[in-house]
Amino acid sequence: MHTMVDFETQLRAAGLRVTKQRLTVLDTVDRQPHSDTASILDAVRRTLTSISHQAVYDALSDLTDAGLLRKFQPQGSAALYETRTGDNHHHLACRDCGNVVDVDCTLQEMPCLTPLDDQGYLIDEAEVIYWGSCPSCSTRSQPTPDQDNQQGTSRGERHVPRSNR
Amino acid sequence: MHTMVDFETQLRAAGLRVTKQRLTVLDTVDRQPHSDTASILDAVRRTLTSISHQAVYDALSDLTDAGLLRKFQPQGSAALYETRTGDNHHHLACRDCGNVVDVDCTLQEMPCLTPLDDQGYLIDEAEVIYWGSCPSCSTRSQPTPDQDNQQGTSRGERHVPRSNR
DNA sequence: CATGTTTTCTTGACTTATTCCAGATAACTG
DNA sequence: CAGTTATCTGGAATAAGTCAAGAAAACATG
Repeated sequence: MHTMVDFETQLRAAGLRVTKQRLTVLDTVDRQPHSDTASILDAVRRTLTSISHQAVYDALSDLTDAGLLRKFQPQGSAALYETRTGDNHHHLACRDCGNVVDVDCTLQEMPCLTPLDDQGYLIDEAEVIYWGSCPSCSTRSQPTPDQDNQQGTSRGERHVPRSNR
Repeated sequence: MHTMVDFETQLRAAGLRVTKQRLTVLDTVDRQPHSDTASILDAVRRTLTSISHQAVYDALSDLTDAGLLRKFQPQGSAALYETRTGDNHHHLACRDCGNVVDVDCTLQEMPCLTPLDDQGYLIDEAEVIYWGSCPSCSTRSQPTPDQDNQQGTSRGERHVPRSNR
């Protein structure tokens, strides 16, 4: 959790001007991590009613470049953003509902950075997405009528389920 | 390396009709792995001059569903395809030129399938992309005038370099 | 090999996500 | 407070991919 003051400090530290648009975008992404641009835009407009979509795109991209946001893009989804940066965590995505949750790195610190053979590449990041079914989707389809819980993982908010074709 | 006969067999095994469009798409992807739809379309048209773009999209998606192709989509790039499937290998992508090469899995067989905490998800795939600089791009920018080799990894063919902003 | 059924392909319009551009506006500097 | 420069607005443009209807090609059958 961050505060607006935090964000202001972060912006200045990054050499970016402090605008209400950027503050609001940061706050929005912080409150609903793994959001795509469209839902961020919607949410931001609840505060800043007449912000342009371009300003949101610009903010997301500037903030991502500055390292205040992290951007990732699962197959078939639009780009998603989160404020949790620099800790090399990964993502777990549901093929059915598109819901995404964070998972810490399987190994320790910055680990997966080392493939068996780096072929001369200078590697600076390992991006990992685990694909599968989230608890609610898997109970729904599996004929195993066991756990009937509707886990809190899926806020069922936006994510358009991607038909796999 | 595959042969056209292989592909015909694979198509039949998958219960798909054997068409020259599909055979050509398979052959094309096999010859130039990690290609995007646009360059596949171009290449296919060198053989099948008047194939529609839709037929290529359909073929790619049907073949991917059937498991004859694998699809992945690095940040900022269009979807890429390859014929190497089912071996859980990963990718190494250059941030500068966009070139992509294969890397075998860091751990052994289907390993990375297990994050520390699966949060109730049923995981079926771990998609890993290593990001960095390919040999040619890193020598060009680094002030380390050491290795002057222009490694064979980058065929410098299509991949539009993604401006990071 | 002739025919029927079903899948696949062609054509062409459409949607969605994102970017480009030019002028207006708001942040920081002094 | 004024000047400079970054940022934002508004609107058009582009790229990747999808939808839909009819034509054509595959496969099964007689």
